[in-house]
Amino acid sequence: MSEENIKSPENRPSLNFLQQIIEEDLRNGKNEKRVHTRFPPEPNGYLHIGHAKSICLNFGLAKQYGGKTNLRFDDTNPTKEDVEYVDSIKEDVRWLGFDWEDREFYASDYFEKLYEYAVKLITKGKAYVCQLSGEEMSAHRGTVTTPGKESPYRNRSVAENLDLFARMRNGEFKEGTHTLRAKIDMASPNMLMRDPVMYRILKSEHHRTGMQWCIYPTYDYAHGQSDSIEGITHSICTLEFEVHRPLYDWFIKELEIYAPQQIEFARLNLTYTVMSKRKLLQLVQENIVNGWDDPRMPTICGLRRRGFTPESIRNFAETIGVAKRDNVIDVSLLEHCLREDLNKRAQRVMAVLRPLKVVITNYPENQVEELDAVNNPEDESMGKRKVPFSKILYIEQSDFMENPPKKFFRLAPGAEARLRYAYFVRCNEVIKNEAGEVVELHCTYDPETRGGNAPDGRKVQGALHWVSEARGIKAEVRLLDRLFIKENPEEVEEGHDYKENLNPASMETITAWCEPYLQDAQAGEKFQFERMGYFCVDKDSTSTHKVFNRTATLKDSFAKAGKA
RNA sequence: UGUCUCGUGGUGUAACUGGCAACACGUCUGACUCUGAAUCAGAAGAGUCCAGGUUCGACCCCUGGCGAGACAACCA
Repeated sequence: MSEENIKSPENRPSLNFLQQIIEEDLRNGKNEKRVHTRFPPEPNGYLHIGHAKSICLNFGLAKQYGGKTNLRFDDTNPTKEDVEYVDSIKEDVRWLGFDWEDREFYASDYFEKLYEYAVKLITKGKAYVCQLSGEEMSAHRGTVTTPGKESPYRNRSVAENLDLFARMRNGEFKEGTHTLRAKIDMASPNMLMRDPVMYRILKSEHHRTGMQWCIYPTYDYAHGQSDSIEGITHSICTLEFEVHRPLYDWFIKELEIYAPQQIEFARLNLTYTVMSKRKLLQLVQENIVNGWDDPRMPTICGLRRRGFTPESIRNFAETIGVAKRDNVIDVSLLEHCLREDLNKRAQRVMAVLRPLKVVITNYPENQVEELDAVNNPEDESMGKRKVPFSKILYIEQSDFMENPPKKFFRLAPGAEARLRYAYFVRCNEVIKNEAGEVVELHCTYDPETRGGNAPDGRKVQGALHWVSEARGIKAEVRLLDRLFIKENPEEVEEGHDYKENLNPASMETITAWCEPYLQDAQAGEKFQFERMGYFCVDKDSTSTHKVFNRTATLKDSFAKAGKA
């Protein structure tokens, strides 16, 4: 971000509310002036662009103020978690460019400590073992407008609670029969304070602790204490945890341990996509997309496969800012960040997506010549490459019009246009099939214009990309588009489903002609197909069959103007 | 009829903590151009949810409305 653009008198960038809180804390000498954050995913799914915002926030804030960031897996529910997810999460965070060094932690690392804390609360008379069933407990909880009723087990003696809790741990009881609950206030206007469950019995294997435990702490009980144990100063989370904060603070206070501060921010929403884990999972399970890393998915791995760069995503996170109000960011901003990055770095190349055959009638039959093409006009150091030119070549179907409108700078009957880096060509004849569709153009080239300029100073407006049939290669290209047709896919009428808003054309697969340079492109490599957009080599590619994903189109003010 | 949080151009985010609203994206012009891209120059677009109040002065403070979101898993 260019500081010099900021016009404030002090030339000082404005701070978001998180930075303001941190700076205030730093001024007041809170936490020995430390800043220590954490990114705490539950390993039960893949990370998405919304997590990227949180990751950038947590690591970014710590970095800005000379602090550290922990990666902590919030693995308190063994029934939903798996190592597959912890691996993917680590890969994604690393790919985004962040380093948690040796601070890879797990809530499960603290199970013993958490148990001790629980015993302490029981001893203080602040927790009790409850034998209400799920339905009963729910009934006792009351509603949002009416107070709850106390559990009949609420006033057991400390000794009895201690005994029962130990027996819960020993596996003497069945799942669902006993819970450990915090004794707070069944009449609290905050539902979360109505004696929340701290431990439940779950006889399933944990991906790290195996069968060592059969009681597991809930999020509310584990999270704050984990933060405390790790010495987290600012525990940043999304808005839906706002109502949890009093409970977070309550545990810390009753336990008399180090108190981190929970601060909530508004989660990211993007137009034309869904972000909830549940819906994303559904898209995968119902084969609406081809896995978590389908390039149409808003997951980090999906974006990566689509061709997004970590830099573009980090810059996006920076650009959108943070606040506490609900927001919906336009995907076009994400795309803008992508283009901004790739424009500077991507190798240019020519590829014809919808080929129209062109025969240069006055060009020698078997001749192939090599022409110089610039690899990246934004970066001279990237040099030049040779592009083969021959008698038969392909141009984009949309670069020819039989009856062109006034300002059509491309090819038309009798018109002259430039083939980029090659020659001026004039269209003399239009060949059609029985259906009357244009299938081939016969053109003549002007040998004097080699390289793309006319010695007589003659001008042509545009430059068309092209690929020569000789030496050109065919490749599969996946034209990716937004997954949904509605800005807000979740906005549906009664009885309807967000899946009805799926974009049927979110992926079109075509065969394109590419210049031979692309022959050796490796999976993950990114290119700009001149005039067409940014494309990335997909992992489905083989040495003989290249597959490209369209990451984003280029801006097209001609198309926008409504052309013909 | 509960509690908490939020409400600034189309979309986001700011406004030095009270001094008549800025930046980015998007949109629209024009220049340049061998990518109708990029780049460059410029324009339009909000008077800050509403109504009162305090004040010389309010997007910032107070009161009352209205609207939006979150909360009633032994999920996180």
